[in-house]
Amino acid sequence: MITITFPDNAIKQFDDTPTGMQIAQSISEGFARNCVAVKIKDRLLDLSLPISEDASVSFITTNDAAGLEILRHSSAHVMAEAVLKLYPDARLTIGPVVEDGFYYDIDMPPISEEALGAIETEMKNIVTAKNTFTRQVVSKDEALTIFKDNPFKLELINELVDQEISLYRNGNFIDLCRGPHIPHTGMIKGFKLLKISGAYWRADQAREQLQRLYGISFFDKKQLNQYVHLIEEAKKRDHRKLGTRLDLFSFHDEAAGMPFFHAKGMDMWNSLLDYWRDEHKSAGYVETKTPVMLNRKLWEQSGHWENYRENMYTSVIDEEEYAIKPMNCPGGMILYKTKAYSYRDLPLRAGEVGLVHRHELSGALSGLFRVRAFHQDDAHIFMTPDQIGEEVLGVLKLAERIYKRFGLTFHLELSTRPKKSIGADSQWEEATNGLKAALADYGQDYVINEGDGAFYGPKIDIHIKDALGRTWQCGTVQLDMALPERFDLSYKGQDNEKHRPIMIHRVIYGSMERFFGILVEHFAGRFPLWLTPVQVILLPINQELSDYADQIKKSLEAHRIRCEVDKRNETLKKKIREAQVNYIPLIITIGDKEKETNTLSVRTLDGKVKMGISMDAFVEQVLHHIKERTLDEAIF
RNA sequence: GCCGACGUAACUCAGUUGGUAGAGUAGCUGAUUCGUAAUCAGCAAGUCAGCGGUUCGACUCCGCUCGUCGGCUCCA
Repeated sequence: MITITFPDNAIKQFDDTPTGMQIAQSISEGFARNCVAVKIKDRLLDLSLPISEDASVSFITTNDAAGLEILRHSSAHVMAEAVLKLYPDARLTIGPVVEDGFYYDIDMPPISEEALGAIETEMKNIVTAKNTFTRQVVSKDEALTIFKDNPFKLELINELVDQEISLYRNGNFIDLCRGPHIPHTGMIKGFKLLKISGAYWRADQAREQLQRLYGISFFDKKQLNQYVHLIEEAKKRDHRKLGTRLDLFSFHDEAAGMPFFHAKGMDMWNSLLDYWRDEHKSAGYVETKTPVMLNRKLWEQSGHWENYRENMYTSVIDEEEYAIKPMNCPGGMILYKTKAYSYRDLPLRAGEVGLVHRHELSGALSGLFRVRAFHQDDAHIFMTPDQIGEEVLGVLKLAERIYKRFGLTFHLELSTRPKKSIGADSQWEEATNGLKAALADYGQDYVINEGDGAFYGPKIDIHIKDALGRTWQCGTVQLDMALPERFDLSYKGQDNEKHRPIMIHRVIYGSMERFFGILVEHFAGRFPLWLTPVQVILLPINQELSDYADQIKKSLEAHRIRCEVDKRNETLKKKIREAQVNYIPLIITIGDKEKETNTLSVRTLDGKVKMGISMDAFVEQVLHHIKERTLDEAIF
């Protein structure tokens, strides 16, 4: 007699040793159909396994994140089976679930993306067959025999020490696997193979080059369709495409990974920066600037020469070696040391929008998201140890204000001391507690990444979420206990003794360039009025009215409203269409009626037209939205 | 850097088995002077990424270089 306890503390007894599936069926057939695995003592088990002792069980269903992971792992098996059918000589290695789907690394000759279609077709057959997954426990020797032709699996098996070694079989396919798996392949209702790429065995360049096949799957075909739609939507918003079309920036062979910003891009850039300066001034920051190129000696002192040299551009001038800064902090150290500080001067919040260069691997470059030259909206805050909590809280609140302005939400992650790190335990404790205190004060939940901090101090990373629900790590607040030491920074305390300040290193946009790219995709090119490069376009309905349009342009520009006139000899319809597809928020048509009555006819991006607006009323309304930096599209 | 794919006019792309390039958009010119999402006609525009090779002949085939894109952290 087996006694099973359910999460709601209900109890049921079974004569035999029931399988998870039988227990689920005892609740209802419908429920059982949606079950993926059963959880006993924090272990996930296959539904097909008999349960031989009393237990508290809970079921993982198709609605659980864990259920989706199991589905995707099973999907990886199905994909591997399909690959083996088409490429019998291929050798499987590992096939884990990743954030956005699953992959399988396979030792086989490179194949092109077109080949994925054939694999998908094979997979469809396997799914339709509704093959069950069965688990089998084997001894190490048995496992070594079964996989004797696969050196990768042998390597894995030999690394398994105390664990049970299990195999999973579905149809004729067998794979070494910890499991659990979905009951049968028919549960993979929607799947798609996404891409293929090279990957190294064990991520080691010295080892075998494998083919990594990526896929995604869902319990519901609809969810797959949504996912495909999201990818298409993201493609449409691609900042590299929009950047070209909207004339914002470009890249050129002459400087790979270093963006050229066009006049329109710079209008946006400057709006972003103006906003940044407004907020930082209000938050008690001063702004500083340090040189782009500094002597090697400085980098030796900061430790960059030792730890970051491969990423630094260097040059020799007058027989002295220089490096272009990859970070602003060492320059900031020199700035700090230009005078003597009292505890009364602290905290000192010194901002710097510094241009840094990093030699990223050529294969890592990607539009504005990964560049070799970029501006960090950096700031170094120097403070006494007891100011940590308050200063970190200040940064979090500032970040919140700024992200909100763009309609971005965010979440926080705390990273603690890594194995390889410098500084005394007590320092780390004090610093980490300071961050935790600030997070507690701030009151939002956060994730802890144990051991993920920088070698010189713990940090809080801020991950923003864009309009498509994608997350990006932008902001970071790092406590630095190394640099103040290396540069022997000090301040005079109330006790008239010399003390070492603690330093915060923080960014909010992160990389201005990358944040710019994120905003392009977040807004899909439809920027809010205050940010958009061309705020108003004037469309005279015939060429005689061009001069009058110019007059209006001048008076709008006197208010610093960014304005263009489309004087081309084209129809009004055409000019309107073009203004709309270029997402110009305010489209003003100018005809004789407007000229006579001295009014404006304003069209907004929602396609609504409002006529008879006086010049004064227009300017007032526009300036209001610009000054308040609203996200509104309905300006009139 | 490594693996794979790609690089044709300002932009988006076509170019059949190797016979030295074509469309739409943008631009320019002309006609039209127009009232809320594409008027018509004409013109001009490319060292086919660069360099080298094979060939009578290369955008096309081969090699190298540069650049772009997708990956290269996720441990059965």
